[in-house]
Amino acid sequence: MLTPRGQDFPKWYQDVVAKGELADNGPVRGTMVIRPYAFALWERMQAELDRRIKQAGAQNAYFPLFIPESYLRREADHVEGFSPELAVVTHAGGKELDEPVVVRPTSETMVNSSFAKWIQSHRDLPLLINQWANVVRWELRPRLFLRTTEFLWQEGHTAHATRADATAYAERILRDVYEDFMVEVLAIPVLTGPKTARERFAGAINTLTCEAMMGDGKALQMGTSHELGQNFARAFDITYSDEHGERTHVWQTSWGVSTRLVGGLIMAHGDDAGLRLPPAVAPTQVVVLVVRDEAGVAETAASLGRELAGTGVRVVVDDHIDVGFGRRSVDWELKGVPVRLEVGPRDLAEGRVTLVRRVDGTKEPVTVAEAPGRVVAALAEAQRSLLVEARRRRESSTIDVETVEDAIEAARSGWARVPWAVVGDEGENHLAGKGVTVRCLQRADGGLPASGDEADLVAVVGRAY
RNA sequence: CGGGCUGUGGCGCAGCUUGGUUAGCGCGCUUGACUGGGGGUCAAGAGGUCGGGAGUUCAAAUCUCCCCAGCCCGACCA
Repeated sequence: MLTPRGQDFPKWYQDVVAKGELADNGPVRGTMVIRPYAFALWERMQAELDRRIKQAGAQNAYFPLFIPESYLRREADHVEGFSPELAVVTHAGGKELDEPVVVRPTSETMVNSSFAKWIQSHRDLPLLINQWANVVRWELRPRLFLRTTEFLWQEGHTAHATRADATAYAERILRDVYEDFMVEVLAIPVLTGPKTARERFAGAINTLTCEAMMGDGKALQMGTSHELGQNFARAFDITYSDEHGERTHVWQTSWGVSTRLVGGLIMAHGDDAGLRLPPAVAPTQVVVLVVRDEAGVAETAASLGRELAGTGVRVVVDDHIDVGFGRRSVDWELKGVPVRLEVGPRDLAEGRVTLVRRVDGTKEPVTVAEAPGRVVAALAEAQRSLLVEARRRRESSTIDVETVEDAIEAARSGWARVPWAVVGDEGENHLAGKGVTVRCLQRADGGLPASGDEADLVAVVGRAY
């Protein structure tokens, strides 16, 4: 199951991709074109994320795709961080542009040029904006879903009156939106904490991250929430008049998660037979599979389908009996549908159908009457057990070490927790030379430190996608 | 930009080191029968100027040179 093979994706991932079920075959160099099934996954994620984002008080808006090059130059770290991966438009409208525009790699500069005009008074704060958009980063090495040239994401941009407000909001997004979503919906446990200065977002004063372990023991950064301090506020002159009439620069955050989550979901839960989807994100939660249409099988299946749909379950009735049963089972398995109800004449003669769970592959006969209730229970169980399994795997693949060398050794198959004091900038460079990075910093008890400068922090290190 | 690899029916590959009948295999496809509770079985078929060019040779998928195309690994990263 998900044996690490160098940088290779698991075999089934390749198979799924090759079948065209999830996406175009590789990101090549161009755009990420999400095929229907993967997009359905993204839509489910969007719905769950959007709800949480709005609960956190942010409202959706949309900003332009093209950013004047000069905007990016205003924040020194930001432009330095993104320059190598920008797609720049030099010609438009049939002529060469006086000033090139870049295709947004992220929208801090665009949004903040607006914030500067919008924000006047302390009464305008906090300003909490979220954008669902596509962005482009000309990465040297694309990886399907995990790092595509073009990707879809949500990016939040906020402005606050005080540093404390901004800090609190960045943490709120990390916890109440991202961690909650990843754990409760995706069933993927995540470590949270600040990045080291080396790994920090270009232009941020602090980058908080959600780090998940994939099936092969490697790490994936699932989402980030940045404190931007006053860096952009100064660069774009975003000020407000406080209660005393003083002009003050705002304090800001930005935060985002992307279609990388689709890849993370696949890599975290998938097994050799394909995807295993937590019911909360599964576009199809239950498939009622007609084995053969004899003795009222199709009618029973349709009726079960209606009953389940009536209770709010996302259900599909598969009555394509012209396709062999084995082939259809395998297809649904590959797609990770959490629960299948197999309806066939043999069982039905005894008033039963077969309930199959994707997570552990178990099959169990249930009566037609009790089937809907059992399905709902099985869905809840699937959601729970995927999380438990992922958490157990992460815990058994994470060890405490005391030296950088031991950390490198441990990172061959999982993560290591090592005192940040024994790593430091030098140790971090040494790790990087071995392909190992500090994923995040934590307090010894796993808590979120106020900053990376706090004493007695623990660095969680591993290899990353 | 460095390092490595591959081009052979629709798809995935073997054959090449050591040149030799008619270039094989799996999947897919066509036809028929039997099947149908996990990608079925049996039988019969269709489908290839071996990436392109030049050369060596009695003889080239195989050896030599040139060209073209694609992929993988490293640096970058949501």
